[in-house]
Amino acid sequence: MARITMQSVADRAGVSKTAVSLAFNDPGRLAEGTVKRILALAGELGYVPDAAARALRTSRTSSLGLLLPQQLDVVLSNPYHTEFLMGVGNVCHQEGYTLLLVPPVRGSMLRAIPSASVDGFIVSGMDEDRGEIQTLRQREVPFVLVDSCGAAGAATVLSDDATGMEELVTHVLELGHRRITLVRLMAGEDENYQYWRSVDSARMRGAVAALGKFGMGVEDVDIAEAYCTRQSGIRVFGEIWDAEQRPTAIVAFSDIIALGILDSARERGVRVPEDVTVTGFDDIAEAGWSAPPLTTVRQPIATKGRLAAEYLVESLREHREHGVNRHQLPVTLEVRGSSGPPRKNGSAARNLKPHQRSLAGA
Amino acid sequence: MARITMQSVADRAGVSKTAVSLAFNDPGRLAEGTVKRILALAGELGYVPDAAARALRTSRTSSLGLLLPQQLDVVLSNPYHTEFLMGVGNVCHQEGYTLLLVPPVRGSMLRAIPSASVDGFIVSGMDEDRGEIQTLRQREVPFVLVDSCGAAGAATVLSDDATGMEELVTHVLELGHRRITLVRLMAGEDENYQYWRSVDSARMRGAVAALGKFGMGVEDVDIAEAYCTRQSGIRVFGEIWDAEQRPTAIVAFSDIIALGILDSARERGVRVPEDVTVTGFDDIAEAGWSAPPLTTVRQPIATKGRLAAEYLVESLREHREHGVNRHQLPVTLEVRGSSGPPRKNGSAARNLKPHQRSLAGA
DNA sequence: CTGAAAGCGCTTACAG
DNA sequence: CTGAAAGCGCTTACAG
Repeated sequence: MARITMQSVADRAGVSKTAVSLAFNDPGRLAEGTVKRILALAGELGYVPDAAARALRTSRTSSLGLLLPQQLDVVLSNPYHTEFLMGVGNVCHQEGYTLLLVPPVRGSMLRAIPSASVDGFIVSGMDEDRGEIQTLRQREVPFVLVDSCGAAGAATVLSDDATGMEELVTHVLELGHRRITLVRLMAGEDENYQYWRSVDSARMRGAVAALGKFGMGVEDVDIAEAYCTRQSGIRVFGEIWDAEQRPTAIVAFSDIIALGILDSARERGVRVPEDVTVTGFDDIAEAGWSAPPLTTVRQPIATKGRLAAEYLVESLREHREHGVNRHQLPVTLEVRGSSGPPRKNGSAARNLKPHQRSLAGA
Repeated sequence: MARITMQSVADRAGVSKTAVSLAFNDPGRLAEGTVKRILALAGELGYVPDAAARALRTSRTSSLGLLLPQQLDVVLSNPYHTEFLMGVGNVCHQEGYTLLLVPPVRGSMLRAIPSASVDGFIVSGMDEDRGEIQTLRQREVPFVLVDSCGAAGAATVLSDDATGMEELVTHVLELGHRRITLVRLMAGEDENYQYWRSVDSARMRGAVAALGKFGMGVEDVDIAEAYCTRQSGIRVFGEIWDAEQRPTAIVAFSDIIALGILDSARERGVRVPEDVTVTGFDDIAEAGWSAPPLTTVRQPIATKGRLAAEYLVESLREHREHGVNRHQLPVTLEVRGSSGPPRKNGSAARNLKPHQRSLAGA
């Protein structure tokens, strides 16, 4: 049985293709009876307008693309993204869009990705110098950047990462910790696959600012790196704990990494927070239940998704460039069950320096 | 600046559209220099072949559709689906497909949904009599059914729900419970939005089978209903607990409902399992951490996603109908911290009936 | 109220 | 090794 097209419906109904098209898209312009007859026949034949043809003709697809920095199962293993997706999905539902998930395609990233058939893209965690984004711009495909500080004329949604991390590190320093390991976000193995670079540097900036207030610098802390996965958190704790100098506090740049660190600590019989304090960033749901619960920085993840999608939909509708429009969302410090450094040779309070009072407001 | 098409690249390169197309799709047929020149120019201009046009011409999109029974944020609030998505995403990555998420569109479900531009569909939790599926079949769009017992000639991936529930209810009965409330899956408000009906009835069948072995029937238990959401679990516990006759065991047909029940019980100061035993189904990750951990039936959720996607991809590749091909995955009972009914007037063991030995093998 | 015709941007035999 | 031409299935002025 041949593919059933608009022409076949038209033939059977004894009308033109135009009439069939109109029956679907602008029924008011047809006699009521004609519309009914066509629609009934179409239903009977199981006819549905071909999406590709319609998209080619109208250059509208009714779907939004989400450009992801890693393959889907890796991305989804971080609850951060699930929550983000929920925000995006909420808007998609309201506005009647489907959502195309576009992870990096093996090999032909630059070519394959931006060719997806969507009305616009939400770009997650990628810096603007990536080829995909430049292609998007050249093709004039509307897009909005999330978790990336877009430079020139790109709409952007991100959290105030610097302030969040500054508050958190300040908190850790106030607790008396002076041996601190920062676990930064690893940017991806491949030079073309870099992601979360700007988030990482914003958080780093915040950490350095906090250190500065205590008369410390980046040279006074240890730096480790991990991918944004639980597994990588497990690995990095091993490295940290097997090193010569153990920290009294580990400041992970992401909750999922912190949770991996917690897993590994439990496994090795290291007590948290008695032996070492661990903090995260994001405040994913599990940060509240984990044992022990995680001190972290809360960012409104679903809101981020919602905002990005709304923004994209709006610029699709208005069909105009929004220019440099940056939404920066507020964050809050969530203090949960952290403690000062283990007390050996006198109280931790001894380590506190005088300028610790000049803190950033919460 | 005008949209940049294949023609503009051809003009600039001084070749025909054919050559440009070939450079992308079959470079071997062109002189090496020509290919290089074209590709370089294309890169410079930011040219990317238009996806819609290509799809129309080749009737290939390189994306898979996932037909969802509820709006995206509702779906994703159940970790079951996240895990399922990870399985699907894994295959998408391997095979180079993007994934289009297609929740029900407001209003025009039947028309809008199956028109999405994809090579095939994974259909989650919908029964075959739904209009979308009939349309898929009529249009001869390849699809595979998940969590639904497809009747005639549809590929299907599901778990052995009946056996799982039978084992679980048997376990609950063996513990001595006789006042049991089953919380079935609510099928959706709208007549056209029914979902998880066959999963629900398979689980119900299993429960009835278990009851039968103890000389009981469906009339000997209470039946409640909840949507597959945490919120709905919270609500249903309220109803159950406020009723005249309280059960000693609540058998929820899904973990997410059971977790909601646990939330509500905690809120009301009802102790689990001392005051009431609660069980789930699925074994989502949180079932292992929850307080108390949930006795449940483990089904291989990610595997289900992987299998469904592999299956679809294969039938796309081979371009043939697979006929009635049903994968039924095994399940296992996960016993975690459940207990017998509260002991009043003598030991719970008294309630056990003699035929309790004739249990289904694990 | 309805239809003939052009054209969206590609791919692909086919001819040279 | 390269190009002219047809056509995928729609939508949309335009004409009647």
